[in-house]
Amino acid sequence: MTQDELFKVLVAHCKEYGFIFPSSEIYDGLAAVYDYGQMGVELKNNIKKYWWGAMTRLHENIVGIDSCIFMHPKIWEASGHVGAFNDPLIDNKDSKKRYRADVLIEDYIAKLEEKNAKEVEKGRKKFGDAFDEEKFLQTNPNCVRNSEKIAQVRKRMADALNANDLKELRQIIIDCEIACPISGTKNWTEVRQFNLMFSTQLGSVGEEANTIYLRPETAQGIFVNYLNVQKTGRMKIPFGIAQIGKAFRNEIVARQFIFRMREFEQMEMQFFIKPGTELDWFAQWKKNRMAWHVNLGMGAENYRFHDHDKLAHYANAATDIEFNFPFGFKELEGIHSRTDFDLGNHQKFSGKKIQYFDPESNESYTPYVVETSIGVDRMVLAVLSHSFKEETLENGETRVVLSIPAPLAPVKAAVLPLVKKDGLPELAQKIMDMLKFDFNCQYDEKDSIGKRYRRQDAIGTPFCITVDHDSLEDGCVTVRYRDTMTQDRIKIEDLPAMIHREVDLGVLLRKL
RNA sequence: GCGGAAAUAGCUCAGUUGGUAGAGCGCAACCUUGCCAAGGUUGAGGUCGCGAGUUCGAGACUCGUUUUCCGCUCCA
Repeated sequence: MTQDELFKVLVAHCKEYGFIFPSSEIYDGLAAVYDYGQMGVELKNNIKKYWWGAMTRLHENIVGIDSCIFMHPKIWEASGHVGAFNDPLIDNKDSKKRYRADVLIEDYIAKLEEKNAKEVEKGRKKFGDAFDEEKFLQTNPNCVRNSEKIAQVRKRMADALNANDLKELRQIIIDCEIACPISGTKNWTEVRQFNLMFSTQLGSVGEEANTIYLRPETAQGIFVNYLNVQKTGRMKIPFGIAQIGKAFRNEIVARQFIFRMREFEQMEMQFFIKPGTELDWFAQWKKNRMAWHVNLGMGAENYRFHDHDKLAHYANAATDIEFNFPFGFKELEGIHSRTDFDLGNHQKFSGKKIQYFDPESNESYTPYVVETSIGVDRMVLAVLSHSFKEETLENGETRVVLSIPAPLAPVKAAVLPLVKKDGLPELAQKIMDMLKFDFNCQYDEKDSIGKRYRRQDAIGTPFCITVDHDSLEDGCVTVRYRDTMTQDRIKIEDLPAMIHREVDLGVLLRKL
């Protein structure tokens, strides 16, 4: 089976066994929105608990918050999202290709600059050591013409972007006779704006001032609460604030199942540090976050760093932790050195002083930030796609198993009476009553024992506890393991300790 | 958003040149069995994605539309 087919089978499996459903399915669905079912929500919650524990419990200097999706609209101006999230797009009618209008113009400017560079190169050869580049650029007629054109187009574009004048942007493309790199024609559509932030109205409808956005990232909720947490928690730098929550992005194309959704969940931690130490902390958090992933036992070879060459508007260093998904290595988590971009801008836009007085150095400064940001849904997909296996057994039969790391498994144990009579269901119920306070367990007495084992394999239950006739006599049960399909005979009273050892999140955290 | 393909039971699919909607698996109840997807009996479940049109008659033909998949495009 190819990776492509495997992915399709996995998507079907997720629906069939109650992990992930397409949203609003009885109304034909809603594109790129998915709901978590009875199994999926357990897996997702366990992932969040693992992250929350690793962040807030293992680090005395990291605390959590839960900020709202609605925030003051100015926040998105300060964060740069109002600018950066509004891409002007234009299509070439012949090649059917879509471009960002500003990128097309930038490319045009780059070509002019390249021409000038060639002229300079020629001049350098001609004049040798006596060559003065600055003077050459100012006197060579070709260069002067190009430089003037560059300056003029730059200014027009900057003005158009500032004024959000889409017609002018198109006019620049036409005036510069920019052609589509694919079709070579200048047959362009209108420039349209694609706002990546969802907006809605707060209060009475119709007034522009009441437009608010659904947050496109959870990080800003942390930045605007920096002073609250630092003061009330008496936090000393370096310290971190962690948050798990929903974010919304109106992606042009949202595809690949839950990998890119319009509504998704993030686990973000902003670590506030002294300026100048950011690259050390950046390296530290790269190491720390990779260890968190590898600790799950899904294979270190399935992760890799991908350092960014092109940095976002706020970052001075950035890397992705990529996971080996069925569709290739793709971003799972981002680690960014955000400098003082966010706190600095909030200071500017809000007029509130956001400074930290460092008692050690007796100086005040705006803290720098190193961020770790992971998509919960991508993490769910990573776990599911890595765990999903179709095995061929020795007897030639196949089984579908989700070998989910036991601490993340939705159901920890299934309690199964071998037969539905002779008092076995009653004893099984007693075992359920003993375990249910600590573990999510399932009771199942329907169908043959083999079939019940397979059903539990399909949802990734690590342990099946089978009650047989001997159990009534010796107080022992058969424990059947998901991954090896082997069995052990275990005393009923030893079950909780045995399960704890394998599935407890604390056990996982202790290994970090 | 563009191009291509697809949509029939929970799942996988069949359905002849247009003529009363089917199978296997699954699901539910009962009987039988008892450690890796057993057998039997009975039953539930579909206005064939949706909306028009052609026709005496449409699951099938035409148009529109929605959703999904593939390829572009976009991706802090």
